[in-house]
Parts: sequence; structure tokens; C-alpha cells
Amino acid sequence: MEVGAEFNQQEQPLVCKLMQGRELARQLETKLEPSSELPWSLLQQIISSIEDALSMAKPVDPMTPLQALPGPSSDSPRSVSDDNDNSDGTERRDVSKKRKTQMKWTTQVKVCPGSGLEGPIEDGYSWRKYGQKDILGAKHPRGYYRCTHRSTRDCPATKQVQRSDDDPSVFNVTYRGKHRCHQQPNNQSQMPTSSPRPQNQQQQPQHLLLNLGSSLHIKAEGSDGHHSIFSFPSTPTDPNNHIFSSSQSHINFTGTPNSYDDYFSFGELMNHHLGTSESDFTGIISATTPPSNTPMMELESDLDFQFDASSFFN
DNA sequence: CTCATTTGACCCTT
DNA sequence: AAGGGTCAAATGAG
Repeated sequence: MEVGAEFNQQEQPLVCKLMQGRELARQLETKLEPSSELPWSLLQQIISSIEDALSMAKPVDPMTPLQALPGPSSDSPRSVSDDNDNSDGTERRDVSKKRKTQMKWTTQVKVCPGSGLEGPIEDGYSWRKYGQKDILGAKHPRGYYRCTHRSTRDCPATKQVQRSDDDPSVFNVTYRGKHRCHQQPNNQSQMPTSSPRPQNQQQQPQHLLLNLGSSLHIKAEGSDGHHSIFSFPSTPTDPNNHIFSSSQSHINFTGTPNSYDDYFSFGELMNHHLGTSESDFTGIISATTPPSNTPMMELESDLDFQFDASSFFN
């Protein structure tokens, strides 16, 4: 599949400003009680408007069939061959479709043998288990979790947890969907449910543009094994430093993201500027340290692409 | 009583 | 058809 979406130089500042606006609105969202209905509703409309504007501002590539902008609203207006008649069982179909098109991030979490923990450590969110399956060829079953606030705040986040075959102290955790609950540590209106501990304040969604902008190093590796290193902010006089070339489908990021939401944000950013859809990039967090200290991430894609990323990291 | 987990059945995707 | 993901009734814990 070819994307070839280099985007218009003139659009970059506009898109950048819009994204900053969206990020700021989301910061405000985290400070706002959902119970305060009017401000909450207005803020949602603001975010929605910004995302509409982003959709209009992004590069249009006629070769790309999927133009949906992945956003937190997860209402991806995808219309390639779906058209399912809304007779019955529609909801189920929608859920599956979302599953297929959502970004996915996998991390490995090592559990200290002496800690007595049965599963991976807290990741800052509260989860409710809704299923478990024995997986063919795997020694250990896979657990299925969804965000506790799925019904009350329409939060689409889910995760799967499976103990590694090779190392029983390691759990593979796959996250899908970005949290929309943005729960506050001292939100009295929300009953604490499964999580006995207070929520970790550091796990509030962070904002990648702000967090990684000062020092980001990217290693892009092609399917042929050839790789290039990019640094942001870029070194002067090297315009090639910030051009992502085609055929470089594996990208390693070195930075200090503070939450899993940072990874999702970066995936959104990539998809947005390439005009690709939400499922075109998936991530692997290639470290076995606790989430807040995870230093590396890897972004995977089967696409060939090219774009200039210079204006997004300074 | 309320809410979380377990577990077999069902549905969807490949 | 097989395997994976989700549902929902039954069960358990607090």
C-alpha cells in the first residue's frame, strides 16, 4: 500500500496551531468535572469543532481511501464497504469494526517475583475484567479488560493481558482505544470501584507535543534493514534530518513520555499528518520497566510514506 | 445489596 | 471452519 502523503508546507503552521488548541482543550477537559454539565458540554463542542477543522486542514490524498481523522471521539466515519443495514446486531458489528480500526499499543511489564503480585502493576487506570480465553499455542490464558468508566463516561479503552510463555514474570499488555474518562484522583462523584489504591496523578494524560518537543530522537528503519536517525529539534543546516523517507516502516522513538496516552497521541499525530487511518500504525513499547519509566517506543506500519516533521517538534 | 469476576456460549474475522 | 473477542448469566466478595 502506498500513501505518499507529503503535506503542504503552507498547512503545517495551521495544523500545528489547531493541534495545540486541541491539546489545550483536552488539558482543560481533565480539569473539568463531567458533572458540571454545561461547561463540559461546551468544551466537548469546542473539541469537536477543532477536530472538524483539523479534518478540513489536513492533506487530502486521493490515493488514500480512508480519510477519517482518528480522534478521541472514536466515531470514525469509515465507510469502505461497511454499509451494514441497521437491522439488528448492528451494535456488535460496530464494536468489531472499531476494534479493527483502532490503534494498538503493546508493552511488556515485568513483575518482581517476590512482590506477590498476580498480575501486572497498576497503570493508573481502573479496569474491569470482562473475559478470559485460552489462546491456541500459548501456555497462559489471555485476560480481557475494559475501562471501569465505559458506561458512565463512554470510555472506549480496553486492554488485554497475557503472561509471557518465555518468561512467566513478564506480562504482555496490549492497549486499544484511548481513555476518555480522564478520571481525577479526588473525584468524589465517582465511586471507586475495583482499584483499591488512589489513582496515580502522574497518569493523567500528558501531551506529546509539549512533553517530547524539547528532545526527541527518532530512528527510522526500513524493511531492508537500512536506517536513519532524526533528532528534534533538528540540527541546523540539515534539512534531511526531519524528512521521514518512504519505506521506513519501523520507527523507534527515544523520549520520556509520561503515560500511555503519549503513545496514542504520537500515533494520532502520525496518522493525521500522513492522512492515514487509525489502524495504520501500531506501537510496541519495547521496554520491561514500569510504565512511567518506559523510555522507548516503536511505531510500526506497513505503509510507505514521506513527510516533513520539522515543524511539529520545536 | 452492589459490584467485580468467572465462564460457557455466541458472534465476528480471517 | 478455526480461533479470537465479547456477552451475559451465575457466582463470589465486601
